[in-house]
Amino acid sequence: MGHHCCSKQKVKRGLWSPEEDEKLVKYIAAHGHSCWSAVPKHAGLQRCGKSCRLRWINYLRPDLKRGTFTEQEERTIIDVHRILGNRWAQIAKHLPGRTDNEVKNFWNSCIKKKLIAQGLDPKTHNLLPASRSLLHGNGANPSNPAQFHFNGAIANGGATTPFTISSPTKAAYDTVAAPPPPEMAPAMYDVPNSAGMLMGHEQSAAVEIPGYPYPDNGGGVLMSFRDQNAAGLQTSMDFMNGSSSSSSMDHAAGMPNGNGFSQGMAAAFVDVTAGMWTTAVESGMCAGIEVGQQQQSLPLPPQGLVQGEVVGRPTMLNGVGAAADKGMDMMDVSSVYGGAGATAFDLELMESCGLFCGGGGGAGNAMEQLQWDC
DNA sequence: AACAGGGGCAACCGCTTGCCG
DNA sequence: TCGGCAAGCGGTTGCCCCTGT
Repeated sequence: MGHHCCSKQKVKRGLWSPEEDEKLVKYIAAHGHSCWSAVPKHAGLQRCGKSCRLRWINYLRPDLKRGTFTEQEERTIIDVHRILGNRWAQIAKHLPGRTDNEVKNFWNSCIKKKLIAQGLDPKTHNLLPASRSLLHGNGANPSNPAQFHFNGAIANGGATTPFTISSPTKAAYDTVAAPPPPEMAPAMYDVPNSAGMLMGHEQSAAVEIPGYPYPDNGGGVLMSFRDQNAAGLQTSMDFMNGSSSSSSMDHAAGMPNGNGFSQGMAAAFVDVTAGMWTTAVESGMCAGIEVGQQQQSLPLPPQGLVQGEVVGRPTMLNGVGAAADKGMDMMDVSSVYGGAGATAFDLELMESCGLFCGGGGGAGNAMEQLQWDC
């Protein structure tokens, strides 16, 4: 079935030959394309006008940029798509030299999968229901050996404040294609304390599980935490970290809440690429996170892990004592996918903060921090 | 070396939109 | 206001190439 515009004539379909390309280019260079339906006739092509137009726009236009998409372009696509949806032509306008078709193909073949791998709905950029249910505990299994509970003295039964970390990892990516067995709950770090602060790190309580390899993409960390202390002060931070320059913080107040979780610590959790764990440890900022005895027996992460994985472990393992002293009352750490998959605390805050939807605030939005390994 | 499967990409299809008489 | 036409646009298809077995 041909186009209605060319049903009257016999037209060629399929791939364009170099000769056809040459004819079209020459014609348009000489005469332009004021009327596409007239182009094939005048150019001596056995094609319909629509096909000529498509060929010109998507392939022959001299201002087209060929080749793979840059990381910057990729980020732009994601950001604009989050706002505009599948309006490829509009998105392409933000990418000089790129066509809507090219953007669309790139989205479908690459970006879409990556977002899914991160538990994000490519259509809405929000969390997928599966991730949501997992993160809210449906998938948690107390018998899971990869799940740990760290209980300390509860100083006061304060409110729980959600805190979320999500890591774009290869394991998470793989999980999409091959859903994990139900006993493998997502990594959940629920740390209710008096200050309503929760914290964690994807490798801090991880057990390597065969079939769920550790990430190899740089171990980006998505992190959000809100601090609700008794005085009503609120501290929020969010990070979508894939590089050392990609953290943002929003502190409405300091942290005089006695919970022992300082900015430096938060940063240390996050900016692993820059080795801030080391910095934080050396400066004493992150001393004192007690995670319980069970963790002492955890296997060390495999050698050669990429940034964002191992860095946090020493402190988490070796930190002495101060958690309970400072209100780190109870920590329920569930590690899923061997801690290599998405690690999260609470999705509601993430969503309320708009972290997945462009509300990251600070210098650049959260999505911009996604790092891809494509 | 041969084959199968998957991914990427170019092109097509059909609906929508805008313009003009 | 309506109808016809062309262009714009997004979804889908199918081919080709690469990779793994």
